[in-house]
Amino acid sequence: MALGHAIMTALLEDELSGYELARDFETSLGFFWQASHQQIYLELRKLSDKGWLSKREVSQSGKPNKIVYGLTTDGREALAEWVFSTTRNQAAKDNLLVKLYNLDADNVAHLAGEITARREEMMRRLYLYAKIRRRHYEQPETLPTRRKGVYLALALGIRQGEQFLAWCDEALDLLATVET
Amino acid sequence: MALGHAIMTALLEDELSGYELARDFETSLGFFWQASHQQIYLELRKLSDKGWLSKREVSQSGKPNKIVYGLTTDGREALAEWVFSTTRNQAAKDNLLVKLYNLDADNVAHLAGEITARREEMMRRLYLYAKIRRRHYEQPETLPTRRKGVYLALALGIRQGEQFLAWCDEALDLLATVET
DNA sequence: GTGTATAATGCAAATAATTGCACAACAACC
DNA sequence: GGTTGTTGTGCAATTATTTGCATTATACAC
Repeated sequence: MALGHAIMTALLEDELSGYELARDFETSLGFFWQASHQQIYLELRKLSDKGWLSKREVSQSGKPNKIVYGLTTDGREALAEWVFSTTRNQAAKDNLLVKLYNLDADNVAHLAGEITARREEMMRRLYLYAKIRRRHYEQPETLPTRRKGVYLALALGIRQGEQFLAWCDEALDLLATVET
Repeated sequence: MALGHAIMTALLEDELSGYELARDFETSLGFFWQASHQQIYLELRKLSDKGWLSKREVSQSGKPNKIVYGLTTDGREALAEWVFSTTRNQAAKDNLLVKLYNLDADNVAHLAGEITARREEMMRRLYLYAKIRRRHYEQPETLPTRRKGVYLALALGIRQGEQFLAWCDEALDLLATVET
């Protein structure tokens, strides 16, 4: 029930609707936990059924009304408990690396293309990360406790991202040595 | 059908049994794609049904007999095709980072413990990576084509791993500033 | 008033992955 | 002879995730 906990985490400080959660999951928390809107709506219902979330309809003008969810006391407790659970970590699954095991003269150009695309995507993401850090996390030691944790997640994203860029360059160089 | 392709990739050069695949998936390819033995046996049956794998019983002495699987011509073709498919990327789902968003005075000690454990695990893994690189991938430019791809996967693992260690240190330092 | 875009919520079916169990061959130790 | 450990294969049930629809409200441009 990991997605449930990610959603509850997103609701720690704000009430959010399913639509907003789905949108936010493409940034912020979503950098290391993605979910489609279908999955989010389903999970919201499950969490509500368990009594961990409360729902409330909000009238809007200029847009359809929305249903916002907030953590209940039970939800807050369950989340706090979950943090103490020992979760086995799931190492990343990446198709690109599996594909690289199949490298040959025929597909080298295609794989170089995929790497280039991923590199560009990562550049954009890093740009965003850098902006967020500059704006909100300039001096991590002075942040309130919870924000320190958020900063650390961001910091890992930045480190891994930068390393990924360097790897892309190395990979493209090596792929260039493959004779076609 | 990503697991299927990972299995087929593992069978590119060798015939392997389900048990051997499950074991190998804990190293090598398994560094970025893990699967339980149940999943592997199920997938092997599916791939056989499709005609992408052939099976063959092998008598053994001192151990129970095993059933080894090998790529058929159809399987080889399907795999080669898959490499050209555009696969939307990755999972990168990590409970630890979600947990960090919940950082507070109560759980800081626990989270520091989790990070320490992950750090140690990564140290062991990096040690293994380093050994593999030293033994088999000393001069990447001189490798045969397919091995260049395998090397690149390893190289990414090493880069990301080293960065992760550095992050663990940063994280532990910052967590030490949290007042309990 | 018709098409297009965005905001908003959801169901159903299929596929993927995990968890829990079961069983059998063989070795080696006590 | 019994227990424990490794090798080996598998099913069933559950949970998680993806894919493919489906629908409603509102704004805006043509």
